[in-house]
Amino acid sequence: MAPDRYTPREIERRWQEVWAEEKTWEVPNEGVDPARSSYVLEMLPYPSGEPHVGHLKNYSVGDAVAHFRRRNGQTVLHPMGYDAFGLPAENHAIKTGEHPRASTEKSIAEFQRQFRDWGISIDWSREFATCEPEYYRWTQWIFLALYERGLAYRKEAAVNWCPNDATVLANEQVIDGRCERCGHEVEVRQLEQWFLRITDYADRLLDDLSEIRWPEHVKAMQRNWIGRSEGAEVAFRCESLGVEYPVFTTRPDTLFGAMFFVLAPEHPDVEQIAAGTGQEDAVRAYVAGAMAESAEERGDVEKPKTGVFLGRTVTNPVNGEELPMYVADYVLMEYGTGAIMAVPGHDARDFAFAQAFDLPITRGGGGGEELPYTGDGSIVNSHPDFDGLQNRDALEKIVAWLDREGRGHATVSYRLRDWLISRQRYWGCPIPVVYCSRECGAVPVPIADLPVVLPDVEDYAPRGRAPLAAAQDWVRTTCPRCGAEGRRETDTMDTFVDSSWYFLRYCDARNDAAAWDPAVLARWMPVDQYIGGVEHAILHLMYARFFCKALSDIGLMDVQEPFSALFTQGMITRDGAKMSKSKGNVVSPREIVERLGADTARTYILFIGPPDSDVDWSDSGAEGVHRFLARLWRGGVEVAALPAEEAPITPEGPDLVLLRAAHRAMEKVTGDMGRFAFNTAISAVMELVNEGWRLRDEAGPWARRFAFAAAASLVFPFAPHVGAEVFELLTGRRVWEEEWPEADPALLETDTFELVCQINGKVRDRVAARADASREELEALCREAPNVRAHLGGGAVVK
RNA sequence: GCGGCGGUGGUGGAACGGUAUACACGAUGGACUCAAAAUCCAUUGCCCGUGAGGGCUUGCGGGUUCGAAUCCCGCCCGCCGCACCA
Repeated sequence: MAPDRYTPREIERRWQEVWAEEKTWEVPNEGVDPARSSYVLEMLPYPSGEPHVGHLKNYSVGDAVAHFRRRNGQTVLHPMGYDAFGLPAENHAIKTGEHPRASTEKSIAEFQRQFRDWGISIDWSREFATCEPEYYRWTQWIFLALYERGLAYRKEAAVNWCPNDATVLANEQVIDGRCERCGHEVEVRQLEQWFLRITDYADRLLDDLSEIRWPEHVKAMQRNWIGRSEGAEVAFRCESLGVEYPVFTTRPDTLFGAMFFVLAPEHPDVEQIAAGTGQEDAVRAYVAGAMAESAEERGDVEKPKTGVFLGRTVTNPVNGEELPMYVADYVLMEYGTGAIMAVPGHDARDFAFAQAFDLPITRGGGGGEELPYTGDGSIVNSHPDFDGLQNRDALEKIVAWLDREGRGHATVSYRLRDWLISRQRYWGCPIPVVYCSRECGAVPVPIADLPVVLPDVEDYAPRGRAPLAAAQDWVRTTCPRCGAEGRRETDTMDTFVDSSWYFLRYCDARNDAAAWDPAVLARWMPVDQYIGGVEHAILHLMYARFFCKALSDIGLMDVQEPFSALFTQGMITRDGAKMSKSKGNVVSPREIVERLGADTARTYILFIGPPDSDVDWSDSGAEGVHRFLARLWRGGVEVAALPAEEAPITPEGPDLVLLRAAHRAMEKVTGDMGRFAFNTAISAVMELVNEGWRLRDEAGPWARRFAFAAAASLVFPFAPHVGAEVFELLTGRRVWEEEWPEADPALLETDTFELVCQINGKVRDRVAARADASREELEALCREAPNVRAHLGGGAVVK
């Protein structure tokens, strides 16, 4: 009856139907024991076109984890959704006129279909897309909660602007100073925008990294991004204007070495400072030139230093020296105060500027002959109170002195900026705010009126203003506060806002009275294992952490860190290069699944190498895995045809060899699962199947049945269909209802082993020895080995 | 420049103080076949040797150890993130 050929398509369809009909992977919110529950989550996909191999890898990893935890007695929440607002769908709409909703829905249907074809164990009852009003209603609600707390605010700021696409771009869409979409150089524009106050959380985002099990390189990137610097703010007074200009410095110990003073071209006071000095024209020309520079030019470290004298001086508060003021584009308005004290003796950039402008350079301490010296050392050329001190000690004393004199104080500066969430785009979540035509200003939409539904428009292309502005009937409304005429905010939110809380919604996805019930949330959160690509190391993962902290502060939940453990998967390349349509080296998961089956595709992708490293796809490698699964299946079918046999009381001979091989595999796979070593776990199952195959004529039916059932059970997290099929053939039971197999320690030992004889670390011979032999017996055995005798001069230490 | 990661056969990789190269791919030879596919068997780190056997080998140079791919020090090379951040 059984076909003699492994036919994954039939096997896979059969099990998928069982899982769909029985809703096998759905978990209830009631009766969940938090101690025995586990939230396993892969980053939600952005539905565009159809899934690629990166998705296949992501969900293969996550599914292996989910299955392993279930079979170890955990109730596993493993949901799925779609990050469905975003630019690609909108670009597609601009090009074709097809509504982003239509193309997104099509793509979602394709993702759903393929996830089912892959046999991923998803709780479909919690599925949603972030572009549905039932979801973004709560995104708006969260925005209002943040607004109420002062964590969302509006201000004018410099933003990235692409003149070609006539739109603002997110930071992440600016690659090396150029627009990701059209390659045009990005300009900076001043616009009024909505921000979220993530900088309030800089220290907590930094400190709490120590509490989560994340890869070191991701933590390092986040630390880097937050960029905390301890230092001091010091006030430099311009006597001729009677104005104080504070600077931030991490090296107040070098204050005595300050030789000049520099402001950023964007500094609001620059023109005013130059006024009446004769430098006005030169300054105006320089500032205009600096503003016209692209981000790419401006950021070039190699570029020679430029600047213009401002015609005035400031007083160095520590020694009363007058320092000339300059405007120069190497000073950034966004960091610190937009002004610096320049210490050419101990800062490479100030040194380069001083050289270009022929300014004096003095030594403040430390180092050899060569300047600039940026290391530590003892202070010279300062004040008698500080000279001779180690600079780190002097630093504290100088800051204390500044503080007493009211000239400065210790402070901390961050690289992290507040999160700009306004987007002049159509396909996103509307910002629920109305601008009153009278006195009320920006007024939040009342919660009862949510959602503010995204209206349809005809023209999606940005023309220097948000496409939503064209929906005039929608824009025109009344002020919720005073009833006067009002206009809706026409910008939409950054899609990273949508994905900053989706993992919370999964916990209580069908709740239409609230974003979530805090009691239900507490049963699942935090996510026990999060899995995704390293490309989200900063943005998404930082925003989600910020959201949890802010929402917990507001009292809406009580979880400081959303993702207790993180696993970042590596990329799959082809011929050593990133897959791309233009290179023509794209591997289509659909094609692989159709040709070789989902089990092969999933198992191969995990077998190819450690899942956190980048690996190269090879078709012949995938075929090798297919051969392995086919052999498992054929072996299972063969054994299933044999009469069932009682387990022998004491297995021996080939039966014992096979039994031990099975227990060794259980031991190895179990250990590997916990550390994401799926590649070696799979190779351990391969060894077991090879052994079963090798001994198919020698071992008895019972041992063979045991070995193949064990292999099916162990391979199930990677290849669920063939695992379930073979296990059922051999045992009549459903493998996912079985506990994870546990190795019997007694069967991991053998009674003889190969004793390796080393002399001075070199292997000289191998002899068979009994496991229970004494140390003396082993040493004697070694001494007798022919090769040992040949090499042994004096006494040897034998293990 | 700062931070992180890595360098092992023809290839992907395994081992992470104790038999280096598991598992797989590829290659070569063979079986089955009219033939092919599929399947199966054998060999496969490099060098010397007909052979038994010997020597060498984890980017380079040192060190610790009875023993180092693994630990320590110094280099070289590659990848990733950040970067005129004061």
